[in-house]
Amino acid sequence: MFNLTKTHEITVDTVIFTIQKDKLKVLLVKRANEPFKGKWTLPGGYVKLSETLDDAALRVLKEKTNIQNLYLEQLYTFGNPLRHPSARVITVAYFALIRSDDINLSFDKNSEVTQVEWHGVYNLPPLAFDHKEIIEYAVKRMRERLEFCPIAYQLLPQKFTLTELQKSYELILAQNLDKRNFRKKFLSADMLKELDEYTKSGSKRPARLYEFNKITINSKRGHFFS
Amino acid sequence: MFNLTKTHEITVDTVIFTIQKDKLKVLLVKRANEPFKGKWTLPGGYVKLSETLDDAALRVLKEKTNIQNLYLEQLYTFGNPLRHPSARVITVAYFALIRSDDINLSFDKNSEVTQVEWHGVYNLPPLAFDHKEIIEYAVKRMRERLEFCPIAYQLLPQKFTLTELQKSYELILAQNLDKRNFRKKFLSADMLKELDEYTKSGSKRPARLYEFNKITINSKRGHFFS
DNA sequence: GCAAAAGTGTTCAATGTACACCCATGC
DNA sequence: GCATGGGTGTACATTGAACACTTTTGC
Repeated sequence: MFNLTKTHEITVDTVIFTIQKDKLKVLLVKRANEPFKGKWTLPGGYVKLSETLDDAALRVLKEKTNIQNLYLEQLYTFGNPLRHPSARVITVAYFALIRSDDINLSFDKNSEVTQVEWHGVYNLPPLAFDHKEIIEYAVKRMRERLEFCPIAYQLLPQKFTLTELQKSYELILAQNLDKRNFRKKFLSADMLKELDEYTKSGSKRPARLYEFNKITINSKRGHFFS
Repeated sequence: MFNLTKTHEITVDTVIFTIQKDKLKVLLVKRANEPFKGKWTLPGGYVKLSETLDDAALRVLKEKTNIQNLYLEQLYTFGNPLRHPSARVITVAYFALIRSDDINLSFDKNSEVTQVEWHGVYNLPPLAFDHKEIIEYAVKRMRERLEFCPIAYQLLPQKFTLTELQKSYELILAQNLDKRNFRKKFLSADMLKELDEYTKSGSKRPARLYEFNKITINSKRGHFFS
């Protein structure tokens, strides 16, 4: 099937959040080519004819940042005809939260990227295209999701303390939470398994470690910290 | 810019709900052409290069069903490579609720449609492509939205009774609600304006009429009937 | 012994839920 | 006068929000 007219192009873009040094961060790559050469953008790329959108998002993320094995949730499709300066590019945006330890950021040779880096969400550099808008939308959606299901578990190691969990909520929601209410809510929600292990004192009193109950991670209904 | 290879095609599909004869219904059109000639599908069509996705959805809906002047909310983008039998077609789905009175369904001559009709959501005919899945997803999303904001107002005339409002909630959620709790919740939510008008007796006791307070329609937070 | 983070309960307000009878009208 | 749908209030349980002190450890 030949197509001799100008056509739509379809890309996927990924908004990957993490927490580093007590800051909420998002992963950006620096463009190697025009348009917007040298500008920061979200990791993204063209969808192949034979792959699903989800697969495209995973592949592109792997090529441009070396991140893999994660759950990407579809966020929104941005299709303003003017969002790309020279072509009609419609992009399906995805988002995810991950732990940034034990990840080695890197990129394939042909990935049109010259740099990969975490940037504070509240302190973004100038971004190409409409990627600032996409990130803001992703932050909004992440907060909404957090009220219903404990997606913050994706940010934490398997075993974590309640203080670490609370900290991740506070950074995402950009507000402080009451320690006693936070713990009461989580402990009564039956989502955590209390372990008989403790942090090996980074000085100060050791804290008890918990794990998420895998079964309840995605099935939990009800509000969390509106 | 010429493109000599097979390409992605981009469509929009719209899932339009209404209530008719105490049933939740969705609008379907019958296809005039292959593939799936003669099958029912959602009203949908190709996105033009110069229009936004939202505009494309509005235009296509107008062409294929004559419905206009409504708010379409983006639902999800479906991009499985096998969802269309002969091409790679990615579709951005939209949904809306409308009142079906005072609408004259019809379609443009070149709209590739031979029929437009409301169908019960729980009693769908065989559908082309993955449109059954899209409708199911739209129903799920509509229910989630209803818990937060009173989108049912789009189904009702400007002036309505509390019983009509409750009925629309019950049909969307597919469950019965307590009359006193329903009324208490809505009246205390400060979303309705109580009018000094009553239904002119379709027999039985006249019912008071209400209007939505325009200001609060989309700003209201909090759960509605989980 | 003191600095630092961990851990712990109660009270009050608001919201959700269950539930049954009287009212106004048309016929 | 009776059948039909309209309209109303209370008691109880659950949830959310505010709030301060004791415990354990490393140094």
